[in-house]
Amino acid sequence: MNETRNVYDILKERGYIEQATNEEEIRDLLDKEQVTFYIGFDPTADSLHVGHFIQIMVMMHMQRAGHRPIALFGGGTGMIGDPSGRTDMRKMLTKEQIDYNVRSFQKQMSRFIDFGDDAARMVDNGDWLLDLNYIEFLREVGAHFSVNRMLTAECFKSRLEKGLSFLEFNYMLMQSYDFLELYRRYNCKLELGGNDQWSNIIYGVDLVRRKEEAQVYGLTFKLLTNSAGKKMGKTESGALWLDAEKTSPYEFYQYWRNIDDADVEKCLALLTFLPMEEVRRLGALQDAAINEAKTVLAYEVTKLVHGEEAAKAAQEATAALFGNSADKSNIPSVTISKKDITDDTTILDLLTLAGLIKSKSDGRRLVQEGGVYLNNERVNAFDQKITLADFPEGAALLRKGKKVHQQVVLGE
RNA sequence: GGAGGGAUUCCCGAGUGGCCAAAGGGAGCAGACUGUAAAUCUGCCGGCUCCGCCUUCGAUGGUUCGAAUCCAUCUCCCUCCA
Repeated sequence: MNETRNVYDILKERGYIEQATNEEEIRDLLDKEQVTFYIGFDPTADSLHVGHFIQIMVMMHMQRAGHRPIALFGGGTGMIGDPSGRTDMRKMLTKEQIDYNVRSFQKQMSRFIDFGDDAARMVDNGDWLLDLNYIEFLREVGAHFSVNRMLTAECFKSRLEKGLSFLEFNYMLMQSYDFLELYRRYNCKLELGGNDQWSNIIYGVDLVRRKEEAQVYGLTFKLLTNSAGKKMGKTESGALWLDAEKTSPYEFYQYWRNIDDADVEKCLALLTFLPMEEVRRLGALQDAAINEAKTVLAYEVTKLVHGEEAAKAAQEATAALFGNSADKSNIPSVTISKKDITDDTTILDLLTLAGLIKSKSDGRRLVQEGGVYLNNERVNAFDQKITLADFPEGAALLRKGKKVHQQVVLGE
C-alpha cells in the first residue's frame, strides 16, 4: 500500500462516505489486501459531469492507495434506465446513442485513472447483459429476488406513486448481476456508488453471497449537494460537464469561483487533493477572505479536470475581467466575420452573434433592465447601432449582467 | 374488456365561451445591496419589424361573431372493477 493511512479513513475524513454494508470489515479488507472494486456509470449523456467526478475522485484515492478500480460502463443497463430516485421514466436511448456515450465516457475516464499495467480496467456490462437468455436469467438470478422486498426499497418509493414499468423494475437485477459477474471474472469484492445506488448495491452484495457464498461489500458516497440539499452542478446550459466542448474550462472555473460560502470546505475536501489541514484552514476563512478559498477551489478543480494549462488560462481570464490585469487573451470569445457588421447592425444582433441572448425580445428586456455593457459602457438603447469603431483592437467586449463576459473578435 | 379522471407556457398548478399570452408558486434572468457569496427587496420571464402584430393551452376536425374553455374522432397517462 502506498499510503500509510488506511484509505477508508481518508475517504471518511474527507467526507465522502455515506453508508457502508460493513464498516469494520471493509476497513480491514482495504488494509490487508489489494482490493478490486467497481463503480458503474450509465451512459445517459455524451459526457461525464461533476456528479460523476466525485466518484472518479474516490477511484483516484483508492488507486493511489494501491487498490484496483474497475470502471463499469452501462452499455447494457443503459438500455433499461435506472429508476432510482426518479419520478419519471428516463427517455429511452437507442443502442447507437448508448454506444457513442460509452465511448465518450471511456475517453474521458482515461484522463483520470491510470489504466496501464492492469492497474485498473474498463468494462462494459453490455458484454454480458445484452446476450442474456431470459429464461435462464430468471432461473439463475430472478429466483433470488423477492418482489415484496424490492417494492419496499427506497429507490422505488417515488415511483410507486407515479408508476414503474416492468422494464425499469428489472434494473436492480441487472446491476446486481453485474456485481456477480465482476466477482466471478475479476474477484471484485467491493462496489462503490452514489448514495442513490444503495438499494442496487445491497441487492448485489446479497446476490453474490447467495450464488457464490462469498462476502462482498458495498459503500456509498455523498451526492454532491449544496447546503440547501439541492444537487450541485447545474448551470443555465444544463449540467456542469467535464467535456471542455460542452462546458468551457472558463465556465467550469467560474462555477466553483461563485460557489456558496457554506459549500466551500466540503467541495475542497471532496473535489481536490489538498491536504485536510489546508482544506480546514481555507474553509474557516470568513467574510471577504473566503474568496481566497474559492479561488483555490476553482483553480484546483479546474486543474484536475482540464489540466494545469486550462486552469491557468481560466484564472488569467478571470483576472482580466474581474481584476486589473490587462491580458485579454484568455477571455472567452467568439469570432465573427466583418461582413456581419453592416449599417443595420444593432446591439441586439451583436448579442445574438455572441450567443448571450436566446431571442431578440430577451435582448430588449435585458437592455431595458440595464444589464448589457459594451466595452464596459452600459448600453441604454436596444436599437443602438454597432459599427467597426466598437471593435477597438479588433474585439468588442460584451457583458451581460455582472458576471457573464464574452469577447467578440472580428475575423475576416 | 368495463367504469371514471386527466393532458395548460421550463416544472408544479389555476383557468370551463369574450376582460387569456393565460392566476399563483418554483426555477431562471436583470437591477439595488455586497465579497464574482448568501439572504433580502424590485422588475422581467412565447416570438416579432413591440403603444401593434403573430404563434401557443395533447393531436386533428367541427360549432360559434368569438374556444385553453363546447362537440366529434384519435393519442398518451392515472384510478377502480374484471
